[in-house]
Amino acid sequence: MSSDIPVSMAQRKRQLVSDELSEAALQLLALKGFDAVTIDEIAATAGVSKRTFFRYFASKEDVVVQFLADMGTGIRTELAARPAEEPPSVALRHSVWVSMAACAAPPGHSDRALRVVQLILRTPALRARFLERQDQWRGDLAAELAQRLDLAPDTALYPQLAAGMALTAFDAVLQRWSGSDGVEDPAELIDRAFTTIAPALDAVPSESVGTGKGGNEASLSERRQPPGAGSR
Amino acid sequence: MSSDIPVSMAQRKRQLVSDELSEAALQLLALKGFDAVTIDEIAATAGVSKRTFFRYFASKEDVVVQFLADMGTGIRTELAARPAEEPPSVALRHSVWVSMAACAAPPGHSDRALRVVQLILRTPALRARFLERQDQWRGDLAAELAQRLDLAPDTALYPQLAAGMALTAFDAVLQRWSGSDGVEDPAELIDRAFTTIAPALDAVPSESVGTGKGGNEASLSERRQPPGAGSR
DNA sequence: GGCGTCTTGACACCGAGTGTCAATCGAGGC
DNA sequence: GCCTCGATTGACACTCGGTGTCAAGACGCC
Repeated sequence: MSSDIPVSMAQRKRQLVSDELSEAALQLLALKGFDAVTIDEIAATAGVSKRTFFRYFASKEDVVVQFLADMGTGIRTELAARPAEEPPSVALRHSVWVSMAACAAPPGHSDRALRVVQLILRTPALRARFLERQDQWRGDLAAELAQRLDLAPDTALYPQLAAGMALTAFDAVLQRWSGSDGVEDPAELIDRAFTTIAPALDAVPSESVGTGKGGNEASLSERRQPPGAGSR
Repeated sequence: MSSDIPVSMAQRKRQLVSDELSEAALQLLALKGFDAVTIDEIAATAGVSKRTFFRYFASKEDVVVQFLADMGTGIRTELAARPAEEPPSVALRHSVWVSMAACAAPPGHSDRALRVVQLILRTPALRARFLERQDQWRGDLAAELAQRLDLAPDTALYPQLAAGMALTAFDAVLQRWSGSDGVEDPAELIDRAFTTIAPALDAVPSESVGTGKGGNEASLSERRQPPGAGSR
């Protein structure tokens, strides 16, 4: 559940404690439910003190959400690696797909990922923290997109929208995947989702960083007095 | 900061306490920062006990987020009221626009809304709760869309995607609006945002509730082995 | 005036999260 | 081998968010 070989021997122990902690947490949380497990319990199971728990994880939710946290930076770096000529829809779909596969695939039991995702999605507190993370990802992705397309990050709406749409797709796929107990194929789901949102992703506005603003307002700005508004 | 006339006289007092509470909370939170204010403090300022605070609001974040909470149901009911022939992009844009205007407009000081939004967006804990609310809105909106388009709510990706895109647009607009200190015109921002996402919103899939599934997969499902994946 | 309902404050309680400090352990330097 | 320095840890105390409980007061009804 970790990653690379820690170079030093001293901090291998650290890695070990961390693993022990998440192992215990995941076990207990999945078994007894989120609220029914105290941090003292998790720490005791892992053989450390409560105080030590907080030296490794910022909160009870963090232990679980951590598992998917790398995916955010994964998507971004993957996007940065895509060729510049690639249309956003393709680059984004690929980035999401690769990161998701990298998370769900790693050697051995891929159903561990499924279990974690299901736990997150059906536990309000965990889902909330997950949304928080996603929100950060969105900002990162938007920045990356802005740079990629040479748009002013704070002037153009497009990067935020595109990042949001990509993550919306990601979220919908995740939900469907977890809801089907992993039966449905993530690859196909991602494809379908991105096929839907692609028309919007590839309609990149012309407002570049140089020119102040494009002329794409065929809009129909209502006249401040909506038809049947009224109440509340 | 409330809405209609409470029919009974007995519960007018209740409304009063609620107002007093949110008033005190908003004042203090905006002044001293979210973490620097305790609930005891808020309650004391409002002249009630801490226990009473929790009889009116579920959490410290709730007092603030409550202000935007009605917007969710507002968007949904507004959407339900739109004519069925209207394409999703138009119906959604309108629903979002009306609800947003209803929130930011109400008689008198509209900058109160601005202040609240800014507080929420720049306070992580508040933003988190706000995202949580939005997540609920998304589910509601998706359900409404599925019904509206006669799609199977759990089979089709489209409703979730469309709802997500609409809220993404909403969020981007909110962010820009608050970032510009209310200078930018929400109506115009919404128009621009929805102009971008409209192509995706109006590409409604053909998979109706009756027919099992449409034939719209021109997709290009990668072959399980992405180009340059490998590490994290 | 008596009675049921609703609201409140006081109190005790739990758990998350943090600051502090002394003890411990491992890695060199001598 | 010993000593010292730094990192890690456990124990303790503390704050604060949030909840359950209960007795007391306010209000409406008969």
